[in-house]
Amino acid sequence: MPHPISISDAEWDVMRVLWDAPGPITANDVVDTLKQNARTTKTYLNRLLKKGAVAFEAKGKVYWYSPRVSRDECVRTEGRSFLARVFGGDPAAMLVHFVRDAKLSPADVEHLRKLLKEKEKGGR
Amino acid sequence: MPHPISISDAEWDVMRVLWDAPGPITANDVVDTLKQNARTTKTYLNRLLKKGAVAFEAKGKVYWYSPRVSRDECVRTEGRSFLARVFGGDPAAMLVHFVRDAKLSPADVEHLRKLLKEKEKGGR
DNA sequence: GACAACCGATTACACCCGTAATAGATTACG
DNA sequence: CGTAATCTATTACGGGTGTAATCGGTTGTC
Repeated sequence: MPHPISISDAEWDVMRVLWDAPGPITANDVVDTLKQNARTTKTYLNRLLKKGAVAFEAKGKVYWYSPRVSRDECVRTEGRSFLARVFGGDPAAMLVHFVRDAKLSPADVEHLRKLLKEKEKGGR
Repeated sequence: MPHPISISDAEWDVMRVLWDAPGPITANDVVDTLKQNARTTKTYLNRLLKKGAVAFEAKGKVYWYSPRVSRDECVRTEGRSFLARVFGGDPAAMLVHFVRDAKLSPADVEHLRKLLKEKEKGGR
C-alpha cells in the first residue's frame, strides 16, 4: 500500500464527520456538525484533499466530499503509531493500561471477555 | 495539576529511556541507547528541560538527567488524547479495536481476562 | 600553558499544524 | 445587468517538531 497518509488532530475531527455520514456531504455540513469556524474547517478539507485522504465531486460551485481512505485503515495506522510512541510497541502493556484506566459498562466488559476467549482458542 | 506537558514523538523516545533507567543518566547514555545523532538527542533533552519534563544535576560539566514527570501521568494524558482523537472518546470501541488488532501471547490473554473479571465484580 | 576534545546553549531551517483572512470566481437576486 | 452573497483557492503567521550545525566555555592532555 502506497498509503501512510498522516492525519492531524484537527483533521481527524473532519474525517470522523465524513466517515459517519451516509454519503458525500458539503463543507458546510461539516462546519455545522463541528460548529467550528467555517474558514478553518475548509482549510482542513483542503489539506485532506492534498493528502489524498478525501475526494470531492463538484456540483455547481459546491463540492461534495467523501473519504478516500477507510476509517479502519487510519485507525490501525494511528493505533500502531501510538503503540510505538507510548508503549514502545508492547501491545499487552497497552491493553493492561487501558483496561485499568477505562470506564467500562458491564456489557462492555462482557463483550471484551468474549473477544478474548475467542482469541484464546481461535488464535490468529 | 498545572501539568499538561506535551511530549512529542521523538521526545517520547528520550523519556522512555529516562524512565527505564534506574537513576539519573547522562545525555550520552541516552544517545548510546537510542543510537541517534548526538546533537539531535541533546536538542530533545533541552526541549524537555524547557518543558519541565526532565530535571538535571550538574556534575562537573556533565549533566545527569532524570524524569520530572511520571510515566504513568504521561501515558494517561497521551492515552486520553489518542482516545479522543481516534475513537471520539469511546473507550470500549478502542479496546475492542486493540484486542482484535493486537498480537497477544496466551499468557497476555489470560492476564487480561483476569483483569476484566476483577473489574466486573470489584468495580472501578 | 597551548591546544584539542568535549559539553551544554544557542541558532538554523524547513515542514506541519491550528487558526484564519483575503482573493478570485461564480452564482443568485433584484 | 449589476451587485451582493457565497464558494473554493491562496496566502498568512506564530508555534511546534525533526534534524542538526555552530558557538562559547571547560577540561583533560602533552
